[in-house]
Amino acid sequence: MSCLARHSQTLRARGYRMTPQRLAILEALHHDGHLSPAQVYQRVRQTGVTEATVYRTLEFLRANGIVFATYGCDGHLTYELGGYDHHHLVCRICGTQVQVKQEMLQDALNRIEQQTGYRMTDGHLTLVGLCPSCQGNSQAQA
Amino acid sequence: MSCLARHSQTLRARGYRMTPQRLAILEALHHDGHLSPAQVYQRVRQTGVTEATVYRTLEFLRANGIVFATYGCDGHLTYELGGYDHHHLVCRICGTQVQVKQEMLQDALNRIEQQTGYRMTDGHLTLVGLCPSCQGNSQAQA
DNA sequence: GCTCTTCTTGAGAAAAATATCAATAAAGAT
DNA sequence: ATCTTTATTGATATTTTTCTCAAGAAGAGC
Ligand SMILES: [Mn+2]
Ligand SMILES: [Mn+2]
Ligand SMILES: [Zn+2]
Ligand SMILES: [Zn+2]
Repeated sequence: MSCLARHSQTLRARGYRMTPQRLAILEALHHDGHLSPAQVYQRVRQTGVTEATVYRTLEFLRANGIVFATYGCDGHLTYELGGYDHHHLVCRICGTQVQVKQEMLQDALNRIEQQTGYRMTDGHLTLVGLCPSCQGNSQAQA
Repeated sequence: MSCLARHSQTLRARGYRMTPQRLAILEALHHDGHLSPAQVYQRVRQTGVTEATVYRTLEFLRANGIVFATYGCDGHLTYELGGYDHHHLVCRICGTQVQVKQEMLQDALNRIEQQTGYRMTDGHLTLVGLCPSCQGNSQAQA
């Protein structure tokens, strides 16, 4: 079954619907990866989707576990389709990002699950640190 | 040396200044812990500090490592004074938070440092998961 | 003291994000 | 098919956050 068909099923099982607007937004994310709400709107406005609907839909899809939200460089949200395990490591100063493989965190997340009772299966965490080129920056030390 | 005196020194060493506005905002955070920008403004407006200045100053203090920023589940920022090592684990559905001790992540962060070259000394990461009471929620499964 | 430079702020404009509400569309029941 | 209920959207209003810019304040150098 295709990715989008599966998402439709997921929504319907919860009493929600896969609408043309939601489909257009999912396809934009499928095609282009990490996008801000404004960038999503640019790609779907031709289909008549409203700006407010873009915000609403992205939040809706995020709360339903279908898309992931990441706070990027500038402190703004970006969205991407879920489905593969990776995490983000973003520099506190300049915002440069690298990906972190799931294996790197697996043991720690298991321990956290045991101790807190939370389930850490969502993936796609956003970690903050200092990238190599910003470590000499005067703002690096608190 | 007091906490605030040390922060003043830190800023001055970088060519910045400890102003009455910054002091008022730091004192609000010192007194009340995790606060949103709006909550900070409520506590300092009597001193004449502008709303725009609150946003500016919080971002300034964050970039200088003096305060920490946490994204809650509602996607809104909250700020708190830095200085002790802990992380946040927030539920994707309901936003309930628990703290995670530094030890739980130490090994993983060391590995990430080695592999990426990033420095993970900032502490105060925000992890996302599903709290026990939301694990039965229909929105829990993607 | 004065001059020069940089930092900082408030005021206001602008942009981004959210909330309200009535109209529409879909699904379910009879 | 008709009726009923709920979900969804666009339009609009509102709130939140960011930006611009000129004025004011602090520090460095003289
Ligand atoms: Mn990602
Ligand atoms: Mn904290
Ligand atoms: Zn950097
Ligand atoms: Zn929860």
